[in-house]
Amino acid sequence: MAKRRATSSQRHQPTMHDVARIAGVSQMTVSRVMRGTGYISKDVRNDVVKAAREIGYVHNRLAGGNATYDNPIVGVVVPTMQNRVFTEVLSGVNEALNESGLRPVFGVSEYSLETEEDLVFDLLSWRPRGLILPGLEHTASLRKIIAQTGVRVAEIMDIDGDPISACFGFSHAKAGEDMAKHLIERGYRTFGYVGSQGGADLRATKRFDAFSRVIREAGASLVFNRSPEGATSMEVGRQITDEVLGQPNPPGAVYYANDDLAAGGIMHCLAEGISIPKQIALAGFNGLGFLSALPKLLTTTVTPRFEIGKAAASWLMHSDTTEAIQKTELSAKLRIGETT
Amino acid sequence: MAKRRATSSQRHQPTMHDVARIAGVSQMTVSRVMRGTGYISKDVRNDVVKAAREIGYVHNRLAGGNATYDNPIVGVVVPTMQNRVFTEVLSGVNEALNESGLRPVFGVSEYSLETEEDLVFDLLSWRPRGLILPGLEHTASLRKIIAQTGVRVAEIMDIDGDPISACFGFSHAKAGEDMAKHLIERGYRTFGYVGSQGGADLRATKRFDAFSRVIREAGASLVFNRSPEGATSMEVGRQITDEVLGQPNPPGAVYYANDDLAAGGIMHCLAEGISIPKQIALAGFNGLGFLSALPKLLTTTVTPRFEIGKAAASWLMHSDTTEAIQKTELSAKLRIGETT
DNA sequence: GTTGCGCATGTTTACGTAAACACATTGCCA
DNA sequence: TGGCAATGTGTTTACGTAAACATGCGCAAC
Repeated sequence: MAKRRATSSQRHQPTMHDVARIAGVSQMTVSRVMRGTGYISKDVRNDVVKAAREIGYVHNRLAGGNATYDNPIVGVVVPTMQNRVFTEVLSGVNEALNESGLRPVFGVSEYSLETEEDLVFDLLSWRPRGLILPGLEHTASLRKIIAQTGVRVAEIMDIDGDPISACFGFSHAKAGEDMAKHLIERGYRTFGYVGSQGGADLRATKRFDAFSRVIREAGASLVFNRSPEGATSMEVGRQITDEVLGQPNPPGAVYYANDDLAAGGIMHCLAEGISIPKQIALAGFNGLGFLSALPKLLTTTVTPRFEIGKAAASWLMHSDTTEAIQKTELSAKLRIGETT
Repeated sequence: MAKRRATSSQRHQPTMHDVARIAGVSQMTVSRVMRGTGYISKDVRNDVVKAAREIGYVHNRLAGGNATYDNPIVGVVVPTMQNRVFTEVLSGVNEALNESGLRPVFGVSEYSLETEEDLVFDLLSWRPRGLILPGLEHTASLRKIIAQTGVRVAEIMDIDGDPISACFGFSHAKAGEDMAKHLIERGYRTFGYVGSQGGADLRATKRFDAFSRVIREAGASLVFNRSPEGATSMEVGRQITDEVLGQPNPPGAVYYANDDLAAGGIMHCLAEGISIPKQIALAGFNGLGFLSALPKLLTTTVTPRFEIGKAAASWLMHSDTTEAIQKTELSAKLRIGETT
């Protein structure tokens, strides 16, 4: 019977047939027990489970995927792992998928649409049940391969635009607008903006565009605007805040692309003895958990990262393919703190 | 020829055979082009690539795994996604695997060895090339299934103990010892300890044990010791620091299980006008990036999280199965800041 | 008492790729 | 010029599982 191939140094792993032989049943019965589907009597189930445990058999969930066109996988693209926002999204995705025994397979795009495109090709090579992509902007090639393969796609974090089929998130335009209105209302008239990723963060740009439109319409002005390259951090925020305050006419308020940058601003002011918000007001974005530990509560927009990841994954699992294009808003909320 | 199964609503995806037919070659030639192996002439390669692009064919990397006993997967267990430490590890794993076109498939154990065991069973159902597990402590069932399946395992973050086959990390005992020695040397004689995960974080416990042994030997004493349940955060650190300072005889120095907790301590002192390190000294663990933005540089132990993830993944990819048990130290270094 | 349905199990076959082996062609050195 | 290695391509087969279909049994409704 020794017709096994001796491929490399890999030794033969037990299969359902091995379990079946020991339990005295057919391979198909083992398959049914492993998946908990179909009719199986208690006795047979026990025999199979016992046999499997005995020889250390672990269900191979990939082997059947070929024949059924279905792997227990969801492909996820995140722009970065440096920002908690996306690890929280991933966490939400993971939690939703856990319920169905699926797993996320992820890749990091570094905020590049070209890298995203490469990643999608790679993730499609796993024949996933669906994809989760950040934002609504993608390359033409990506859209083409999505259409050709017919893979289901959930776009997340944004609803300002046209989704491929379903999107889950909030309006960045509205978030930028709301923040601008709040600051105008508070009486600030000169503003600074600190962006991220050298402008490659398209959703931050959407916030900024709406923000600057509102302040322009209110007759106020933007006196500082910089988007440092690369990953953002408290440290970068601290440095740029130093720069902002070194200007001949520093702005009355600074809008940061995210909380890390803004928190760096708070730290800088704290260290330099600059009074917030008297000398300068600061506003962030995301509402990350660590803010509540800072000496001054930051004014920011709280976004439901975890929930967005969860909702997108749930949709991929539960909805059918015939559904129409849909936008699901999981809204972001302005939270006024002590820094504005 | 229409013998395709109409399984559910899944439409038929193009296969290598389809590409082969269009390009006028055999399926095997397409396979060689897709994987970039073997001898292929330039003309044929171009034809195949063109044909693939034309019909939107994407290489199915799971289909052959059955026959070759090899899937391009590494299973990774992390204790939590709440702490940057492990998202950085995951990031390092991801980067190392990228080079070989493998992907991590991860699960979160929540610091429970039982959950870890369940996860390992689940991850093994992917027939991964290897597993990356946190720490050297595992359940007996987990060890058994590892032995039975013969899957390769890299254990990370710890080297104080006996690895299954290879481990990558540093000595937590030494880290705790070094910190204790430093604080003793600075003249502190009464200490507090703030742990994590209600004591379920076994590596934090190792640091604490070594820490308390050294201070005991030096004739100093531990006057506060608490490990809050659940995830740690700056907020929790802030609350417990308040508690520490509310004691009748507060300690001269507090050792926190991680930087988030310690940073919360800094924030509390800052808000309450308590002088660091005069009134109280604070020490953390990990050396996370955000520390450099804080108003006071925290004394901590800097750990190479990213590098550990990368080294473990590299080892799984490159070493062969015959190698002996090995420990690879990627050392953690005491970094003295302004808080001790 | 026979019909039919729920339950429990088995048999056959499809899946898409990659290893192993086979074979043809080319070019170069002896 | 003959032989052999390097190059390029094809054929056959294995992989482990799950869908589809088949089968058999017991029991209740008529």
